Amino acid sequence: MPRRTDLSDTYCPVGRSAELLGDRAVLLILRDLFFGRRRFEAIAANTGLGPQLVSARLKLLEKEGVVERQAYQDKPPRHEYRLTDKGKDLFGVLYAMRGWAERWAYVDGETGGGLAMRYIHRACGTDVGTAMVCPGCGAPLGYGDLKGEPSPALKAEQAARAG
Amino acid sequence: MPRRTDLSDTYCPVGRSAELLGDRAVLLILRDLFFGRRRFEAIAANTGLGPQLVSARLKLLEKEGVVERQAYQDKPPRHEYRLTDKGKDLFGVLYAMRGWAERWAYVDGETGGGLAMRYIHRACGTDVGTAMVCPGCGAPLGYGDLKGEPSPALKAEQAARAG
DNA sequence: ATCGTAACTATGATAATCATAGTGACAAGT
DNA sequence: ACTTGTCACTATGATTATCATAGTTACGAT
Repeated sequence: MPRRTDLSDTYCPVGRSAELLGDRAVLLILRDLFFGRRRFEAIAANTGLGPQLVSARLKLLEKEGVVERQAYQDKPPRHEYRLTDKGKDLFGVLYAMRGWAERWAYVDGETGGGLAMRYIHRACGTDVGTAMVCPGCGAPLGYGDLKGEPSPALKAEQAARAG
Repeated sequence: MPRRTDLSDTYCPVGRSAELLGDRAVLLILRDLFFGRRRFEAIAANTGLGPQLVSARLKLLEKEGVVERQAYQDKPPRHEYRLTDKGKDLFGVLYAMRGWAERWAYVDGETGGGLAMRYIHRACGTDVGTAMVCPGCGAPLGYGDLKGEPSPALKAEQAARAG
């Protein structure tokens, strides 16, 4: 593709993360990293992506500070990829993607009745299901339940784009 | 690009949503839709995407049942695009992307001290910040706080890929 | 009759992706 | 010693998505 426009020059937080996350390969690699896969070949095999794509994305992710490359042996040199704190914090995004897919991307009893992936909160034992709740009152949160207030800078930017 | 491998033949919910969401243009258009923009030109102008890209993605989104096209006048024919329930339910994903970017994608006081985008829960008045909490106990949720349990079908699929 | 607007489609250059094959370093097996 | 195997990639060439720009259709307003 031609040089794509840079999204990082926006004040919009969704635009900023879309620059990195709006990419199939990145999402798939991240998923594997969260699943605990750390080795190049394991990631390539599970995602089905070609080695040069995996290589390019891993380099990008490293540049962005989302993964770090660590040697686990010297002869021959072998390294593994791990999520940094910034990378681990992307969990919420993958979690939300999973939630949406669980609710909409499967037909009837395709998964055998339950969810494709269950998550239990270790601390309290709750099966968190696919819900997103308000940190204040605990009620489910959806589009329309929240009132968004863009910062002045973001508001100005959008007004400028509208011409 | 060459025909990309189809991701919808996986039991992994992240893979299924990555098929649609792993695309910069889709993410940007979705953001605009959530911001209330419904007209073709408004979306093209704000996202900075070319008209044929917007057109192609809107068609895709419609095919996926995420947006619907509705006429708002007849002479000349004009239509607008709206999120369906399936589309509105993607809010959680964009919300999570925003949260991550707010925490990691801005330098010091780039936004003037606060968040680029504040969200208030209409029902209880809470400023939800960028947190994700457990629906059971209300504690913050991050990677490591949850124990994941893949369904048998997903587990089998991953074992097969590992060879 | 011309101008403007909305929602696109057409065209051609550029660049990202895919599949397949190949490389370099080493370890283990025969 | 020689072949086979594993890991982490890089190289190559075909295909196709994306971009920028221009053009189209339908209509309303001046």
